[in-house]
Amino acid sequence: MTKQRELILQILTHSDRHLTADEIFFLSKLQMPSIAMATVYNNLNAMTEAGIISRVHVDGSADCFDRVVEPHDHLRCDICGKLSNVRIPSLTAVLQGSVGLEIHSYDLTIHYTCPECKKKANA
Amino acid sequence: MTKQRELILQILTHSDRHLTADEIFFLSKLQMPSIAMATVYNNLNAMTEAGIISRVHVDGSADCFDRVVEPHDHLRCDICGKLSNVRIPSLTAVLQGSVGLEIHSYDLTIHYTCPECKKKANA
DNA sequence: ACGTAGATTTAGAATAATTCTCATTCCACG
DNA sequence: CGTGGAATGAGAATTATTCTAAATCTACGT
Repeated sequence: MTKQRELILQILTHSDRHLTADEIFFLSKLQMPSIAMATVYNNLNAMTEAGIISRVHVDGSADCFDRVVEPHDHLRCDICGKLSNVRIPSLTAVLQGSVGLEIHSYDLTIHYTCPECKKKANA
Repeated sequence: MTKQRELILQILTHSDRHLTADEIFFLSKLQMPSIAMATVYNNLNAMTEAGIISRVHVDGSADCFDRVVEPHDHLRCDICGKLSNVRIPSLTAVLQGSVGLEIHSYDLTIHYTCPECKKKANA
């Protein structure tokens, strides 16, 4: 566990949002000006591989990284683009049944309008 | 409907696989050597916008495009990377219930091992 | 502590996918 | 015909990410 990796992990842990590699790079640089983009990617990839964090693809912009606590799905607001986590219980079993073959995992992103945007739209 | 768009749509319609922009460009070029990459993207984006085709994100490689017939989900083989379509009926209702808020749509990719790869693995 | 091997970092170049720019061409309509 | 707006073509530009190679750090055995 290098200082760089520790810093990146800390940034992810303390963030309340999903961060892009670029944002993580910027935030790292504040505390460790010598850090390189390649290091950020190296560590993000290594930690993703190790299952400590997860990489989330976001349509129309850069991938985001997220501290993994447990398997979860994503909710994406179609208005403001904000991403949040949600847990849909026992979906694996449902999919398993539908597909018929043994499934390894799945990625699910649900598109909706978040409460804030809905409120604004109604106002 | 320009000749270019017609050609691109035809290529997508007649393909039995999901194609990347690059593959579509290559196939178009065979029949219309003057076609430009930008035209391929312009048309793919316009048709995606219009809902005639859909763009599918594939982890670790370029996006694919797919003629849309009806809403569907994706199965991705973790061994060979092949993508296929699958329909999971009434999933919208299930998700709707779990999330509690009105959902617009969802993207689902299920990871599994396809029958061919499974057979090879067992052999 | 000390040296060393191997992993990690840095900086910047390289690559891949996609978008942008803008001059040119095409097409439909008066 | 001629004209204007939309689409195309060529290539430059941008964005996200990975690669490269030299420098540096780290953990380990002594």
